[in-house]
Parts: sequence; C-alpha cells; structure tokens
Amino acid sequence: MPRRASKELRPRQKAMLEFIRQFIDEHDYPPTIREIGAAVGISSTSVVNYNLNQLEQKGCIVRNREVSRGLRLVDSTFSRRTQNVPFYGEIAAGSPIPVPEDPSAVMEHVAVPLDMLPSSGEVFALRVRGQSMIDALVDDGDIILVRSQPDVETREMAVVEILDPPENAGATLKYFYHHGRHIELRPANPDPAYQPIIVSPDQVRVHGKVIGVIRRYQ
Amino acid sequence: MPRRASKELRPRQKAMLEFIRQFIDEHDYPPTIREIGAAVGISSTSVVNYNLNQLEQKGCIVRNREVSRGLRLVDSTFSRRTQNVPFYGEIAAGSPIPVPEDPSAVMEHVAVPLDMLPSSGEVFALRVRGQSMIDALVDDGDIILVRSQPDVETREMAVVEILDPPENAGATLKYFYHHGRHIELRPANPDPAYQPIIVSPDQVRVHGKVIGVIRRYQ
DNA sequence: GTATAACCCAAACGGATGTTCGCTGTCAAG
DNA sequence: CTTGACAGCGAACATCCGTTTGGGTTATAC
Repeated sequence: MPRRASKELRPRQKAMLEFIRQFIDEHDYPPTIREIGAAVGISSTSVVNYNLNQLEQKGCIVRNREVSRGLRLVDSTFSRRTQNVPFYGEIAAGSPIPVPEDPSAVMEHVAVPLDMLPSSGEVFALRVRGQSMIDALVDDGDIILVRSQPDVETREMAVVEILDPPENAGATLKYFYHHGRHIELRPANPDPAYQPIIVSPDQVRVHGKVIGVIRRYQ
Repeated sequence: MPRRASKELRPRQKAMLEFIRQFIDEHDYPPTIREIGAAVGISSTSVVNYNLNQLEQKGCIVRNREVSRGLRLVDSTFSRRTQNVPFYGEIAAGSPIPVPEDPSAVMEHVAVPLDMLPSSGEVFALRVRGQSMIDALVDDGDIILVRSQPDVETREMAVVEILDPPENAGATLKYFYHHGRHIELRPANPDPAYQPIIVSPDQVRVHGKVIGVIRRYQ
C-alpha cells in the first residue's frame, strides 16, 4: 500500500465524517464511538478511536476526551455566528401582544446572524400579523427584530404598547411621530381602514424600534 | 403554596433550561444530568432527572432515555445553525452584476438561518439597488436570497440576466411572466419610469428565484 | 530477511452516566 | 388531623462509553 499523504482521508474516515454529520443533523447531539463503529462497520471501539484521532489531526473534528459524545464538527461552511433572540409572538395593528414581564419565562427563540444585531442593547423578535405596515415594506408573516429602548425618534418604526384608551389597548407596530405634546402612531397603509392614533406620551409605552426584517417566501 | 398550573415552569426548571441552552451553545452537545445539577445547584441526580421529566412533559425538551446526553431543546422557531451563502454583490434594474464563473473565488458570505434555505439547491445572496421592486416589499439595500434554477414560474420574483439587447444587458430583479413566445420582466413600481421589458426566451438567462429577504435598518 | 509504519481487531478496565428506590418535608384538600 | 400530590435528597445499581492493552496484517524501506 502506498504511503499516504497526511491530508487525505481514507474512505472509512469519510464515511465516519458523513455519519457524524448525519447523526448530529438528526439527533442534535454527537454519536458515541460505538454508534459510529456500528454505522461504518467497525467492530472494535479502538479502531473508531484511532480514526477519530486521525480526523482530529487532520482538522475535521475537535474531540473533548473523557466525556461521552465529546465530539464536534469543524465544518467550514457552517458558522456559529448567530445569537438566539427571544421570540415573543405576534404583533398586529391594534391587537395586543402579551408583554412579557419575566424574560426568563420566554421559551421560543430565533437564531439571528450576529451582523444583523446592534453592538449593544437587548433585541427581541416578533412575527407581524396584518398589512398595517405594508407601505413600510413589512408584510403579514414577516419577522421583525426590535431593539429594546424606552424612546424612539420621529419617523422610526416602533413597537408601542398603548396603555390608556382601553379600546386601543395592546401593543402595535407603527411609525412614531412626536407632535409637540402629542404622539402620533401612524400606520403605513393607504387604506382608510388604517387610521393614525393620537395619544399623549403617558398613554403609551415604547418597547423598542425595528432594526431588521426577515421574510421567507413559500 | 397554591397548586401550580401544569404549564408553568418553576424557577429551578427555568434555570435548567437556560443552562442547557448555554451549554449547547458552547459545546455543541447537551450536558449530562450531573452537569446540569452542578450548574443549578442540585446535589442529587434524581432531582435533575425528575425536573427533566417535568420539562419534557411541558414540551420544552425531548429526551432520549438510556443514552448519555440524550437531550434536545425544542424551542426555536428557527434552527440554531446557519449556513454561509455566497454574496455576489449588487443587483438593480438594468444594472449588470458580474456573473461569477468560479464560485470558489467568492469571498464574501452571508450567514443565513438554515431553515430559511430550501432543502435542496444552491442559494446565493445579492444586495438590491434601486426601488424597482418597491411594491413587492423589496427596498434599496435589502439582501435577497436567491435559489439557483434555470427556470421560474409566472409571477415569481426572479434574477434574470438579459443577454441580447446590449442597451439592456446585465442582470436584473423582476417579476417573471411567460406570455406565449415572449417573456415579460415586470418591475413592481407604479412610477412610469419603471417599464416592463419584453424579450424572447433566448435573449435572457434565468439565474434563480427569490426565496427570502433580509433587511437591516441603519 | 528485518524493521517500521499504518491500519485493524477483541477484550478488559474504570470512570461516566442515567435509573431506581427509600426516605423526608411541605402544603392544600378532605 | 390525615391524606396525597409535589418537590427534594442520598445512595445503590446497571449500563454506557472512552481508554488501554496486547495482539494481528499488510506494505514499504533498508
């Protein structure tokens, strides 16, 4: 058998790598040595161990010895550069969202590429319901990323909770306008069914401003 | 202490969940029962086990009994992982983009959550220039995700390269319409400055269809 | 030939790890 | 007060699982 260049992978090692990738895809945790062996047709755990060491030496994986399933792929096409931001549910013009008092109670999260996030500040995600902001290029079903902040500037798109007039109570997505002693919450839809809301500052609570939109087709 | 509604989480369970999320983020594999216990201050493995069962009952996790670290979070609407898709530059109505012949030469990439991607097919990203597709809720500066494919259906938003009339040559983002022996490339902007382009099939080359939009403000 | 390196195997070892069991304490309902 | 559900603890147990050991085979180098 010819001497092998150290960078090449044996067929068996390729198979192991492929199985590991598949297994993680399916289970969300890495396989054990014995599971790898069974999948690739290696009867001895020491051989799997040997080839895992080879794979680590060749830079394909990282091993954490002495713990079960201590195995990680270092696949170059994948990057871990995301952050989980809490997903608080849906928001629509005039329809309330439950404002989370206890952030640790939030169960759902959305993975967001790090470069969509601001360098500082808390960010959360909402799914938009309704066409209230259609002229702002925000459609029903879009996911918006919101930066938590107690104030926004005029013309910014904001998530605002209306406290006082009970018929309007709830959180809503609107353009925000300061008008002297009043605040205008303006929808972005020419349909007269969508009307601006004029309130005084103490009737509302600003939750944050929209910093990003993610949309999927189909 | 009042009887607890079965859906609520005890503080200890929340802490466990938060630790598991953190641990997976850091190691790429789930923690063991003992690791969880040490992190949240539980001395007995049986208590961790008990609370993990509670968490499973409440739908927060999925357990795979009888294997180590057989634990999976079920909370994110998006998958944790992202894939880097190649970023080919800008596209605007009528303005050319350099069509990459050699994909490995592409340096820039965009991190995209995995489930924004189709199960099969090549995907690339472009930045939109101009307001040509403003009525389709695609604005200047938006990033579009495009699935490479040689044909698209009528009414789909497509990246099309115009080959033949040299005055229109280049790649452009338009709604695609089949009209018998002709093809209409229709902008989505009511401004009469944006006019449809009518061409025959051999004058154009379809690069793919738009499957997602990512927008950042500021 | 011998030596060496790469690759493989089976078995045993020991720590890691999930499960089970008996027991305690608290609290609300009966 | 008693009961039962809930939450917790510690210890014992049986696997699971990575490691090590002692070998084997093959091909190349000397």
